[in-house]
Amino acid sequence: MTTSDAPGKHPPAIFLMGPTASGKTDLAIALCEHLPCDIISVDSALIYRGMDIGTAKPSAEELARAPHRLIDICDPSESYSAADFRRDALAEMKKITEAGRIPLLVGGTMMYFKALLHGMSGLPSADPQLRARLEREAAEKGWQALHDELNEKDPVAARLIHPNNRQRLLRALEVIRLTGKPISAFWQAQKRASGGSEVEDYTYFTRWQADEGSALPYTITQLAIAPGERKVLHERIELRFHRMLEAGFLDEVRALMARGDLDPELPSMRCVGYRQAWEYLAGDSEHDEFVSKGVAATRQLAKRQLTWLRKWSDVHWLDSDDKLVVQKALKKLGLRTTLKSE
RNA sequence: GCCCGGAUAGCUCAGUUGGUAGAGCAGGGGAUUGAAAAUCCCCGUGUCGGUGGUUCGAUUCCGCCUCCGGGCA
Repeated sequence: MTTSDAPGKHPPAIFLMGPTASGKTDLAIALCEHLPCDIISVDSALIYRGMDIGTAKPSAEELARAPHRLIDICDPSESYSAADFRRDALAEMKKITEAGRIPLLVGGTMMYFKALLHGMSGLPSADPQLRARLEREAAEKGWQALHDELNEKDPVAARLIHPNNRQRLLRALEVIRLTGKPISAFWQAQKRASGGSEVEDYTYFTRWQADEGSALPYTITQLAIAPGERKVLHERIELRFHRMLEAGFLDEVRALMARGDLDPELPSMRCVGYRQAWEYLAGDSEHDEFVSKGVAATRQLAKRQLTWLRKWSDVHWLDSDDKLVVQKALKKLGLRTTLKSE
């Protein structure tokens, strides 16, 4: 493969990643004012219409200045997936490039960035009916029985999926029933084809996948933004949560509940903040408890995002509190621009 | 002022028939292939409020003190 070895042949694209509340949106909008780029949101919560305050969606005014693609593309009753994202993002990137502009992918959903960067195996899509049936089986026979079944049919996957991880266990069994093939076969299909040994763990798998050049046909520059200290990030998160409350977050959730067709098990209603707000509005927690749980859930999200980012390759790091962050970002992008002196 | 409870991990609390302690939450680390703001895994030494006493040994029993509840005056 030569595609990934010849970056000069590919058009440019920018990734701007970072934990929640790190200042991605502000930086992205500033970059748009200096560069010919168009923003694509990489965020599994911003896709939902009617979920604006709790997701910290850019304001109407911000969106007017810098339009974001892939926000408000789903109803909260719908599900979306990393594969859907990859398809949609590639299509948007193509349009932007054809218009002679640069795609600027901004967000904190690291799984989506990974799917875009490395591609995904040819696995089947989710099958809600099958999942419901598997859940019923688990209720009857116990979850251990399902893991035992996986161990029998796909020992490699069984070794990598903890018995308590019902979500992944269900997915692995779903793939077997849908295709008759073990999910690990998809993971390592290419590896076997090239005469390699078995997949030992996810990390190894990720490595070969990147090596195979299923990479994006773009020359990517990757930026990550976060405060230098965790404590500062925590403060920003708490402050922002209180601002959301002042901005009417609970009214937003009340309106969603009032529709009557949503439930707390939906991916949209499991989003950070919404889950805790639903619990409170349903009368299952006190207001103080709701606030502290919501803030804590946001901190935990940020921690998981940082876990992805810490091991991410080829990232240029920026500090959220750096006054010159825009200039530094532009410099790292290797693009000389005329900056208005301030 | 008196009586009764409390005082143990950042928080809420359990416990030790006297041999210096453990859960949940929070926090930290990690994993991550169609739900990913999801899901899951790993990580718990803290003058057991202070101070005297009994004891080989006290966080545990006793006295006094401090603070916080509640009650009686």
